Amino acid sequence: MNIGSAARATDLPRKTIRYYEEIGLVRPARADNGYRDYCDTDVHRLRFVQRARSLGFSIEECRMLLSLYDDEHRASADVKALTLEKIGQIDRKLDELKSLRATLSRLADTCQGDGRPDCPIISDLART
Amino acid sequence: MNIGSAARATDLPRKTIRYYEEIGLVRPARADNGYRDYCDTDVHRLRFVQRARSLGFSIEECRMLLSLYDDEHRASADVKALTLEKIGQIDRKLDELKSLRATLSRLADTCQGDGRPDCPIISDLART
DNA sequence: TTTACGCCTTCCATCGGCGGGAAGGTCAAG
DNA sequence: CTTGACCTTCCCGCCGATGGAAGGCGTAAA
Repeated sequence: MNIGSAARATDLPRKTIRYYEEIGLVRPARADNGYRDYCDTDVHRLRFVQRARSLGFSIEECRMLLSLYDDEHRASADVKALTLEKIGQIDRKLDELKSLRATLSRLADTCQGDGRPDCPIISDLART
Repeated sequence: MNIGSAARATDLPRKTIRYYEEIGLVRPARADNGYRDYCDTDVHRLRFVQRARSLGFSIEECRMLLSLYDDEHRASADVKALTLEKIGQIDRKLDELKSLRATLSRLADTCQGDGRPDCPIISDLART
């Protein structure tokens, strides 16, 4: 299976698939003409990565998940730990964003938003 | 004022300050020896940018805020619009993260997290 | 005077996670 | 034989810095 078909089968751009090979995430065989040749397992792993990425796992985390996937003797606790760590990261990011939103919202509320130049948002940014 | 002092005064790394000059955000004068020479206004603008960045504004948005800051005839509505747009972006990001969190959380809940290899998280990622 | 040290300069490379596009090889259909 | 779709490698760009090398400048002490 050529890279184009693999791209259609996994819903990943060709560029991304090549990149994943470059960083050693999913390494296809090569046909005699030099074309990448994706077997079912490769496609399966690409889809695995695609899903993990869409869930917010970084490339390195995907690499770990893949190796856990490959490891028949893995402990499900290891996968769960990775997932819980990810949830923790998301929670921290959520807190940060909520705090930012509150600050911006407070600033926006105090601003008339009319044609006059007086603006508490700018004043706040420019405070000494 | 040399870049080191400006860095201390603004709580920005020297590298970042040089970067801001490179992209034309804050352009200091130069002393005879070629050293960057930051006046009070420059330092003030750097702090302005530092605050705007910490509120989640992009570099380009900071550039706009600076030009609004410089414009004595600005309309506060323009600043407010930028801020509201930023709040909208944050809301979209919040929704996305909440959704991700729910998915991961659901997966983690179904996983025993013990020493056995059976793992619904992996199974879900590997589903055909 | 020399040495040491800290600050400054420019330039180049790197990160993540790709995307765009050039230049050229390969393959199947008409 | 040509067309057009596919494939290859290669290099550059994005954002927002950050790290490091190589070398100049400034001051103080030995």
